[in-house]
Amino acid sequence: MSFWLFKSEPGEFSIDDLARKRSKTEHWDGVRNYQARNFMRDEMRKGDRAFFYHSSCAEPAVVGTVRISREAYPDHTAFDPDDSHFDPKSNPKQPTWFMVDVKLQERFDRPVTLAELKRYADRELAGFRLLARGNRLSVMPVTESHWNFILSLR
DNA sequence: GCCAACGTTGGC
DNA sequence: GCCAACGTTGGC
Repeated sequence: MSFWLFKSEPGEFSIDDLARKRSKTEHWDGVRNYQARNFMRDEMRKGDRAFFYHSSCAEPAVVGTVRISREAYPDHTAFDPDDSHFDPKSNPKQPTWFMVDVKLQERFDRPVTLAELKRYADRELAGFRLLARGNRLSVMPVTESHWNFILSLR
């Protein structure tokens, strides 16, 4: 089993939005970065666990965990001209973009903020990609030790 | 293949 | 709103 982190702007899709979905499950659409796509398409497996991270907001933070409930399949929003993630160059017969389904596992009682994570950047969280300078990946792997340490902060 | 221009991300 | 970082685009 592998561990991951998904970023989402809470104004777009928050962990509370996920909690309101039927079966607390939703597809993770809109990823339009090749490295992030490759992680989802090639490496994510059903049952893998991931952090739900709120970005571009007042308090950036890890706010909970999800499980991968369906492995990668084509992201239909890439073919929809009315969707904000529409990609005119993508082709349904040879999809470029993929998504997975995620199911809410735990909504933390207390968010683990980016500010808090940074305090451990040179120790327990050394090498954590979220803290790397200039990091912009919206989907990234998390090591098991980083996973366990962040869970210990909640 | 190079690289400048441009758009996006995301913290602050 | 600002700005640094980075990915993508497109001319050459």
